[in-house]
Amino acid sequence: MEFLETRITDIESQLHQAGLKLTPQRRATVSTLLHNCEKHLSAEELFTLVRKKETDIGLATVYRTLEILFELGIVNKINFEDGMSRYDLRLSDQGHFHHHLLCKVCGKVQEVHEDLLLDVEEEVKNKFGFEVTDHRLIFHGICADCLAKKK
Amino acid sequence: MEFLETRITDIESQLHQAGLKLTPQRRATVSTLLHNCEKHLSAEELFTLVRKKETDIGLATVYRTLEILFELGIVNKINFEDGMSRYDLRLSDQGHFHHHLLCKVCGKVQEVHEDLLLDVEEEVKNKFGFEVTDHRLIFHGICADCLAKKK
DNA sequence: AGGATTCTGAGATTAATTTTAAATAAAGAG
DNA sequence: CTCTTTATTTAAAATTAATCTCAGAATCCT
Ligand SMILES: [Zn+2]
Ligand SMILES: [Zn+2]
Ligand SMILES: [Zn+2]
Ligand SMILES: [Zn+2]
Repeated sequence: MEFLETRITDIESQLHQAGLKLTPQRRATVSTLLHNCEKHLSAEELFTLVRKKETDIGLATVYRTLEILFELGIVNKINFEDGMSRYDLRLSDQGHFHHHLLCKVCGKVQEVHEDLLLDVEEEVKNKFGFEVTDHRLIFHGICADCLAKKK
Repeated sequence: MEFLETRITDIESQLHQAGLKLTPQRRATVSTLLHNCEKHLSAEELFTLVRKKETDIGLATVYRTLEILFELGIVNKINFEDGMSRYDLRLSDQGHFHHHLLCKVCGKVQEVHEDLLLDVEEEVKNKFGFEVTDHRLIFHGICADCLAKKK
């Protein structure tokens, strides 16, 4: 769990550069997010988790913290069309957003970290003159587990 | 404007197959959507447009109609992370969702109708055993117009 | 006509998110 | 170490998109 602290210190300096502080509440929020980075938590879900460690925090603060982290490009805000935004840490070395596989049978969300879109972005640039800086890609379908069960 | 009527008749029979009716309110909603198919209207925006033609319609009906059309696969529901769902007609011959280019300078949304992801889906199938049935792809970046102005 | 079914508008309701206002904590200057 | 400023917090209120309720209207079937 060494690198988690490193990551938090990292985020702290990003906040400082923007004239913001890493308060205990924000630290708890970021830490909880780091410990659950593959879960795509909603603000409320994150809130209940954070509360277990840092009881002195309100839901609005979690929302505000997430908004700040989003503005700074530290977290991603994803919408799986289930009625609320979900949050996801952007890996520091990744320029691009990772992709998601959303199983319509069991609801599981799987991550794809390979950037599969470089060719496609090249094509978009050539055909439309559009300069891509980021992307959102969600595949809907049936995951390996559910396919296996089906048979 | 010939083909629009054809399309509406088309949709009417799809509704009938599902035991539903194309009421005047639904007709007005569909028609307005057809006339603004490239605009990615929200439910409220669509409602105010529909109201100009068919004054006897409520917001709930527009929401209900959009939900039905979505269930039948006639419209797409897209989330551009601006706080509400936007709706989009699915072209009858397209199995897959089309893609969008979202300019972060002027906010314009451009459509890409080529399916650029066939190879990528193949890779997802091979690597993860995930069977893709549909996808959502949004490119964020700067459109050709805004790039030109910048210089 | 009469009865079942589907639809509708208006307003009430829900749930996610944002804002407000007053209190608190931290940072900087002298 | 005070005074001052600025950033942050909480809890409650407000906002907003979306859904639900329900009594009345339209449509369909016989
Ligand atoms: Zn599954
Ligand atoms: Zn993710
Ligand atoms: Zn579109
Ligand atoms: Zn632009």
